[in-house]
Amino acid sequence: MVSEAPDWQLYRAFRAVMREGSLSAAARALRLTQPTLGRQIAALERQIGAVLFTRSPQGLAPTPAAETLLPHAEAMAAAAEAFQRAASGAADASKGTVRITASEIVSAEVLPPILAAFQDSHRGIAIELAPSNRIEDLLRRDADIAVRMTRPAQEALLARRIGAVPIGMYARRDYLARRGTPRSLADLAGHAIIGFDRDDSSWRGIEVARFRVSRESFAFRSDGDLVQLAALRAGLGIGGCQTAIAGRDPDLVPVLADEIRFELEMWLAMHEDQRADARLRLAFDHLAAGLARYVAAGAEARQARPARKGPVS
Amino acid sequence: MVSEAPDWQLYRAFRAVMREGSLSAAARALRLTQPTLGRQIAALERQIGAVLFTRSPQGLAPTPAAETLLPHAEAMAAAAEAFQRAASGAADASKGTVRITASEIVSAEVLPPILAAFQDSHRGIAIELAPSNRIEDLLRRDADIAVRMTRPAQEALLARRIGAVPIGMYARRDYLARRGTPRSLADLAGHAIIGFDRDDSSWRGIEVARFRVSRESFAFRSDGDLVQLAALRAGLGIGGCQTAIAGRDPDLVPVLADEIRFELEMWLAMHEDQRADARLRLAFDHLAAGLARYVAAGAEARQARPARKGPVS
DNA sequence: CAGCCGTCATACATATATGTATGGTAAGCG
DNA sequence: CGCTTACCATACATATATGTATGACGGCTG
Repeated sequence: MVSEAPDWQLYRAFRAVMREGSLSAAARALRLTQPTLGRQIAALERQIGAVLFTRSPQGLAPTPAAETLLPHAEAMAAAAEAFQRAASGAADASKGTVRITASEIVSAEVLPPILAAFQDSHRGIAIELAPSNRIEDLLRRDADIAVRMTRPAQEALLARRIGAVPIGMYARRDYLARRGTPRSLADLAGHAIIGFDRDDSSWRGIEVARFRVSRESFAFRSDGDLVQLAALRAGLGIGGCQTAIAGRDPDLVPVLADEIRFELEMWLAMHEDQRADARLRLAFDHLAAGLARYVAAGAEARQARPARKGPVS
Repeated sequence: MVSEAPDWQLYRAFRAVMREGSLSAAARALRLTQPTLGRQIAALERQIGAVLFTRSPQGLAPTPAAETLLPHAEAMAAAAEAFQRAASGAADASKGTVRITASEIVSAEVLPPILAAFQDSHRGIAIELAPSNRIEDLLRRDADIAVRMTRPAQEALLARRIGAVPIGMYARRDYLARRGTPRSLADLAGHAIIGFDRDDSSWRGIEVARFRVSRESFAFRSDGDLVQLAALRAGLGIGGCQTAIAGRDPDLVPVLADEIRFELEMWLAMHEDQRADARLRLAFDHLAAGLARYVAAGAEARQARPARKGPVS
């Protein structure tokens, strides 16, 4: 249990050198000098009894041992940044920074108005929004709060279920005018479908199997969710979209709304051990309320969807 | 992106003071001196612009702000320890330390022989075994490898399914001789059942609802899984047990084996970003093989279970 | 091929952090 | 109530780490 004081400063030096690739660059990044970094790396190598870098005039090349250690240094750095973030408002909950992560779609289409309202009522709190589909960044404390479309299965997380977000297929009005409106699943065969490229993670958890959806069946492929949405809005083809988002655009028309409909659960999560943080709590509750309204709007959009023959507009 | 070098050393000092409760004690723990710790804490307070402790002759009492920051410091410490662990064998994969976490039962009843074999073939590798039912400790890098009885739902983890571990109800032979052998679920009413006290986490994921199992229905209650097992072996009553473990004890007799039977999935998990670590890989594969044999043995024990009227033995 | 730029290593001066010693205060105990 | 003990704060000496300056090596480019 007694840790023999291995100088955390050395870990920071190690990470900087790994990231920057040379002592000099690392020194610049840490606002130190090259000899200092050189000594710190030497000290670390002496302490663990292994060579971490092969020196060269081009910089320091990491050995396999260094590659093994990097993840831990990164984890420390993530925690250190989280510490700073939390400390920024430790004195006063009405000041500081909150870092949020969410999917690209949610980050771009759903959160901005919600965060604007929060910003307005809490001028002192700065907001960072990191669009990402990876879940790990919350666990690694890359973010304080996460909006996710799957249930967080981690017990270390404080998770709140927001609701079910309905998804449907849509197309732009003029696309349907040109190519015709599909009346059945079979009709889709001749249409341009917008889908994923290599990364099907967004489509997991959805029973798309019965629609025999595979990479090859897409006429337009992209792993960028926002790119897919832009393609849909540009009339490039038929694609999936959250009903609440599609409902805002009068030119987007539901396609096969009765045949193809599914939902994604929306969850809000933060670290359990940050429950006591007043600032985070504030942001968490505001997000929960705002997202709940969004989900409710989506359910309405679904309910009040236009007849399949055309939009109400 | 440019972090303005907030001296990781201060975080270590902060954590030590939080844990030890005084500058002096923290100084002892870190092999530093009291004035040094005092200055470091002062520097940290100055940097974040908040008071972290209220000084007193009895020690330092943390303010709410300090409580808020502690989890982050703990996360850093966990990563630092993981760094040390990984570094211990960075030079040579045949040396170093591997830290494993598993449930109490698995730690005490299943792993020892498997780890003994590993120890025998890899003398240089020290093994730490942390019995715990919490899953978070792997995420926080409190351990390198985890054996869990639920599917790890985290994408940041490299998980391998070992197999299904059959569970059944058992009782000691002489208990049944005294109290009679239940022939139906209804018969259980008059029996002494061994179960949990306050923490029902071990029972989650099991459809016990139809057995109307609740805290009050237990005659012997304990949250210690090993205590429950000891009670079962002592003939205190009827309790659940992995078939492979019960099968070793000729005095333990299955109870209502046809009516009550369920399984738990056994999983092995480690961090994805430690995949490259040769030493961990070695331990991981050895554990996977050893546990697979254990699971296979359990399936056999289930299949070759004695008739309900009595044991084969 | 010469000049330029980047890199790391070394030597020396300096600034910084740490350790030692001491004094003051509050709590526990016989 | 006085003794002991543990705690923190301060002043001073020391050790340590850092910065500055310089040299050597290798790649790039005209």
